[in-house]
Amino acid sequence: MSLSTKYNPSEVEDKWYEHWMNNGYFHAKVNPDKEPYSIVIPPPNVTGVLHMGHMLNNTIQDILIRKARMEGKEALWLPGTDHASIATEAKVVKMLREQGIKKSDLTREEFLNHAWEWKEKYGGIILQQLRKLGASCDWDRTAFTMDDGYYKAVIRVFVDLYKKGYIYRGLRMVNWDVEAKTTVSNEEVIYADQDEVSKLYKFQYSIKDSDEKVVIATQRPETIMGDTAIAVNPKDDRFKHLIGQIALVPVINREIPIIGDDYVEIEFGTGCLKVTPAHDPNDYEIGQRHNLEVIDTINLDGTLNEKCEIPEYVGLDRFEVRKRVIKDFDKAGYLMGHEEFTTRIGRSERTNSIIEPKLSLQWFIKMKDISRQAHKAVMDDEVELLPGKFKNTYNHWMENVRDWCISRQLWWGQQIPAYYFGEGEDDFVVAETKEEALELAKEKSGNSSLSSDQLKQDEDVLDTWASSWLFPIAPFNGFDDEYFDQETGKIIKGKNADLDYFYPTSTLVTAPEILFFWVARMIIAGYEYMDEKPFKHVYLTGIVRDKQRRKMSKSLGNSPDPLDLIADYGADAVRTGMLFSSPAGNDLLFDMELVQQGGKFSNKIWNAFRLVKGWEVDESLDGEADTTAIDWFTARFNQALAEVEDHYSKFRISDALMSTYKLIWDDFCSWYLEMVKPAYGEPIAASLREATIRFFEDIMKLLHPFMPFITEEIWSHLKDREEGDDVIVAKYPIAEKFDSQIIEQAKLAFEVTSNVRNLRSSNGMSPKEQLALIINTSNSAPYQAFEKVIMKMANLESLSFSDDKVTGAAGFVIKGDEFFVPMDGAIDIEKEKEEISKELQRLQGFLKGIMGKLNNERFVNNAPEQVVATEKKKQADTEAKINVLEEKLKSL
RNA sequence: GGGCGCUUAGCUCAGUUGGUUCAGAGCACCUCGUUUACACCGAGGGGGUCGGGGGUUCGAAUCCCUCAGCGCCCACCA
Repeated sequence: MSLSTKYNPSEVEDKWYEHWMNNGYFHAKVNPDKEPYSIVIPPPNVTGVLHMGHMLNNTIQDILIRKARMEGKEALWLPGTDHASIATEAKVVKMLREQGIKKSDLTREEFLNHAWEWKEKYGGIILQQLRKLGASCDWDRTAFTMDDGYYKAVIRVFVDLYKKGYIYRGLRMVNWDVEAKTTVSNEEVIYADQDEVSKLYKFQYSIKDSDEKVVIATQRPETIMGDTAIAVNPKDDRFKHLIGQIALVPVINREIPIIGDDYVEIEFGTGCLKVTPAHDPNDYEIGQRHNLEVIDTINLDGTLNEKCEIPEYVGLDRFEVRKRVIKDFDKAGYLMGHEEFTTRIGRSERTNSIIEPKLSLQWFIKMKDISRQAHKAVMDDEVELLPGKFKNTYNHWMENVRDWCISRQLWWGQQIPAYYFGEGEDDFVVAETKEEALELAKEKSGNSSLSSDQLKQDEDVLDTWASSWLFPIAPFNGFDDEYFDQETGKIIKGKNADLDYFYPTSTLVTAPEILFFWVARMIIAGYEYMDEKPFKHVYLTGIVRDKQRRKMSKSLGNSPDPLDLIADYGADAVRTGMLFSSPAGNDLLFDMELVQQGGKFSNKIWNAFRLVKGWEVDESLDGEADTTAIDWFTARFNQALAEVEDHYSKFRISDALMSTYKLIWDDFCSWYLEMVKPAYGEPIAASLREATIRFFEDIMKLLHPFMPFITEEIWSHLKDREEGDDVIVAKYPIAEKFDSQIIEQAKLAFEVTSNVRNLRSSNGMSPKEQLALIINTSNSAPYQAFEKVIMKMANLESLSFSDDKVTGAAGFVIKGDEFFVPMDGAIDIEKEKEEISKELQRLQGFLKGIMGKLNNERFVNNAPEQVVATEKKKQADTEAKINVLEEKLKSL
């Protein structure tokens, strides 16, 4: 068989993915004989395309899943996508606009039809892309947060939480786009890169029954007519005496209280703040604290309304009013000048109009009680965050948890199941269906002739997180009628086989940015509906950055296309490349060189395989074959395996890969294969070849979770396989006790080998030149055990032991043992003397340090015995070595 | 402003409870080598005193204080 010296991933990767799919290896189902292991994917936006962050994240998940599968667990990796209301709606609106269609010209139903059409056509590309990465997801279970069942689950949860009293309606400041007449999310408000210069105007307000005046500063004079208080800092000596008095709004002379609030910065502006709860988020908060009236003077289109009490302003745009106020109030003597002032002004991403903060009625979830158990679970390590530093952040957030605004002024999403039957603030009911709503509405209104036409469903949809927080439950149909108890508002235990088996999931792998948005809320929902955490471990990955530490982003153009990378280097190389520098929670500085390193690694393995594959076997050699290499590698493999296990148990995936990498490259390729490899053209003992194939299988198993494709390819060629004998389902090796003595002996043998090689190169000799080695030691056993290995690896013609000094030989010293390599006149005595002197100097310095400790009574008395003993051993070893070197120096 | 964290070889990072030669790894770098598995390779090598200062201790990269620099999250000035 002739195999290319280069491994070509593109030729094999698709083939194996298809093979795994055809064999149903990714599908997991309830199996009482097996331990379950499950992961739910953080569902990417349905609009998303694969980026480097996904690559990292999903590689880690795939590694965990593949390992669990090989360990004989029933491994389920549940994939899916998120409907991502804001992002998707924005994309659909943009697409329609390009076709000349305005969203405002469409009915809700028409718009949703377009959105679904778009979703069917472009949505979920990312899931296809994940296959290229090798992701072993159970595609049969692919979930979408707007699937029928999922949709119903979200609605059911809303109704349930409403019944339980967790959901309420309240006022909230939203970002209002006066042009589009819609709310925009914080993400859609854009700020100029540089601060803009604006004017801060000062106005004076009179105080009732007093000659004193207060002067306030504002950027937005047009809101003055909505003022409902003046606030000063209670610690401000200039103004604290005013607290409790009444001020008069300029021109309209409405009476407003002067209040004290810490929010006011003494140093800023004039130290007095006008409070306009209807038009500023902070003012709204102050208003809440002091029970202030809310006067909303601005219409949805940005014009002033009659509440401003100045008839000539009504109907004018707010910016027009600003000019008028400045002019008119100045004329009336209220304007006290202005100053330049830099600020940031928010504009709508869609219309570029200046965002108007506006109060509106929204739906909220009360977080305090419902989140208590989720808070505790993390604090008690019932749910473990990795790395642990995020526990603090989580704690801080949960202690100060704020109510969750779950309504969004969009159409794409789960429509809020609230139905209004009148204009009053309380004239609504909440129900899963319109029919139920009608019954409830009849009851609540006392109007039994109410018809369904008179019932109007809330226009808004729910926040996307209010659906994705159910991701560990809803895809298992947990909220279906037969599994959900409407009375208790809990999922019934023992009925839903999937949930009973796979829940709680094992590990969640996600980004720290969404620790609160998503992770915390899943924990909350888990306890609320399952009375159980949704996952045991949360592995938080870092952010993928470029070499200059910039976040990878489309706009910066510094992110490679993952699919191009896979096409160029292979998925295995990309996976390992990402992992080579990716400790949990640390940012990953992506570097093409790391992917190249992954590619080199593939090639190294491929060539090791070519070597083994090319061996001719001779059974007659079995009797005389040296088994030292086998014994050593068996021990070394088990040692490395234990190390790898330890890393996995701590979720140190990157370290697990590194240990595996070194085991394969250094131990297996550089040492083991070199030890057993026959001379060119010579056959190998059958027993040696068999052992080597076994080892190769073992390391392929170890490597499979990281590099699924190349391992499967090589696995298939190592020997004849039965149907279904694939490495993806091979039994993962279990670490066994190993002989540590042979490992120590091997280390010594390798050190001897290195020293001999070093002698050759420092004397300008070819590696081909055979040398003799004479060892002067009091304990020859370890060297004898590895005699054949040393001879082969160091390319020796002879290895012998002698107590005599050998003159005219080069040499080296290990511990107290002296090694001689006769070289005919090729040795530079002066150079050697110099080197020995240097080494002696170093050792004497080292010894001095040790003696300093040992002669220090306080050290000897206070330090643990063991520590003292090792110091003594160090002393003895060093002294022995110094002796040998000194004698050697003399003999030269 | 509030909270959290970081600073160890050129780069990215390990270093568990202070004490086995603990100052490490990978990559990069330098020297040598067309040794039939692999030049996407092999052999060998140099490099840091653990951000600065102070303290505790027989002993500190590891604990405490302090200074400097960096990063993240949250709230953001009317």
